[in-house]
Amino acid sequence: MSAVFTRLDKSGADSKSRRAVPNRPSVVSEAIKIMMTDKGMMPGDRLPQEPDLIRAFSASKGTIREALKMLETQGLIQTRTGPGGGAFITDIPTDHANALMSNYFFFKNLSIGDIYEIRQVLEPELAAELTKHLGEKEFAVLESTMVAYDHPPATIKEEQRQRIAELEFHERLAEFSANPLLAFMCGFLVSLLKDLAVCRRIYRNPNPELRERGYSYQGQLIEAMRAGDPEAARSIMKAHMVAARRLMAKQEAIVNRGFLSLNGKKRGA
Amino acid sequence: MSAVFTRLDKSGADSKSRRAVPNRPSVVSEAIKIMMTDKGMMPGDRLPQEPDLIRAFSASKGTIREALKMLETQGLIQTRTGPGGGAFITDIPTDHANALMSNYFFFKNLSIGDIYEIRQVLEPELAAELTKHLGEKEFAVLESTMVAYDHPPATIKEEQRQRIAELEFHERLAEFSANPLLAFMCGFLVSLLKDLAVCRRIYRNPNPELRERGYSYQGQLIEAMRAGDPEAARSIMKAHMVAARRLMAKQEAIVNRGFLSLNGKKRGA
DNA sequence: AGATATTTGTTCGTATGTATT
DNA sequence: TAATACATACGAACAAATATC
Repeated sequence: MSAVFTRLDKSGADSKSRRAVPNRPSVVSEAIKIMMTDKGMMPGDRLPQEPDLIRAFSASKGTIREALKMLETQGLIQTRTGPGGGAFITDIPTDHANALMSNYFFFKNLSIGDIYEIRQVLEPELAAELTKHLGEKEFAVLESTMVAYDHPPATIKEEQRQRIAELEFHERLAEFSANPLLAFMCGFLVSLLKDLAVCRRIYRNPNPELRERGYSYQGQLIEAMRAGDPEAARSIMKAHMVAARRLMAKQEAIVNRGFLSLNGKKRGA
Repeated sequence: MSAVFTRLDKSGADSKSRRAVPNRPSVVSEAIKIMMTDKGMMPGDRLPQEPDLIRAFSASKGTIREALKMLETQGLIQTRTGPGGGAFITDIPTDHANALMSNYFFFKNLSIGDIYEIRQVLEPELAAELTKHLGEKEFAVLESTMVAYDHPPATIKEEQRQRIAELEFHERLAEFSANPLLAFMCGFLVSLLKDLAVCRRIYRNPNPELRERGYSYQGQLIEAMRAGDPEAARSIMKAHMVAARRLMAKQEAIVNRGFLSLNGKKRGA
């Protein structure tokens, strides 16, 4: 109960930062983090209630609330009202992390080319890694995703849906990875492209080649993974990415023209 | 002035999320984001002052402050007191984004192997990309970083410093990238390793081979980049990563045993 | 150097909303 | 339905920081 109150930051040697002393809510939220780690708290566990935190940190309700809001914004807790309610530790939802990262790139003017430069090396690695531990259950999920675009689209609307489904195939792949870093990074890149597909003008002109070749590559990929051949999976995915990159090359749109909402859906456009 | 108040989320189809209606601060902070994008505001621009926001959103001071705290936590604004003060839009600092991402992996049990699996494909790509646009100025920065470990360490303390400096070489490389995604991802991986070097027990046992071979590889890398040979740079970096991965293989420590502080330095250990 | 005005930061008291029992 | 336990929101007052004169 005493180590909790230890001030940790003070932002020792800050040359350019204007704030020498972090404000109270920041200090409290960092102290709560330490409390969480020191007590070895896990997702699902409940933090002390507001009145207790007020007493524990000798801070007002407003300050505690701001501190909790910081933690909530970081995705570390979620709060519920009512009896038995309070602030609960959460495993940060991937959507939330994607939104936070997307904000980071807001002023950075990402291009489609930037995204594919990385996909071109990460996705093949992902494919090789998955080959080691994917089973029939996962292949079934992947194949059920593919039925959405196993035929030419009848309408513009359907083409749009197919593009999204194609991206969801890669989303699934990422989720299956045993490497959390690889899972997040591949998933994040797809989320950027998905956002483009949903909100922006890109993908507006029909591109039958993209669908057809994508479907074919993905089929070959599953084959190779079923056969347990990581190097084949790697090179098929590589070819898939190279082809997609080329077909997207004209679309040199700038990504990310709006901030992503942390709690829920993106803004329509 | 009216579109600003539009509610955007409502979290439409949420099956598992308990909260049907986002609370007021969340709504206000999202509305402020929309205001920022609609007005085309840029880093350095100032948001309306608290009293104005209170009027604009018909919310209490506490609510507005919580909303601003959310934006601040996301790294989107920084506030200053005093005349001419207020909330200023910021280009999210990389440290801040690193800390947010580090939190995401807190419950994910990252291993050293996970980190190197990705470095092994991203760093070579980075090396090839840099070759296209790096000049003498950048080479000078890199070489000045290398002097810290151009000789065997005399003390444990110096070895520690050398390890950090070696990582900073890669941090520089990442910063130089013209691809913001590549820059962030490579930088983030290094920040994870750096955190290990500073806070955790890893890197505890001397490893002269790691330094010696690292120094040699980095020298060759600069040569290749100077010569404008991207494929040579790529393969040298690849070899560098493969070697480092192997030398780190025993250190199967789990990364990230503490949350990172958003405003300043990490917690000592 | 000191006084002052401006703007955010913090606190308290109270009232309201919401989910469980 | 009512009671209870908890978060959520409001408003007024006061404190602290900082730029300017």
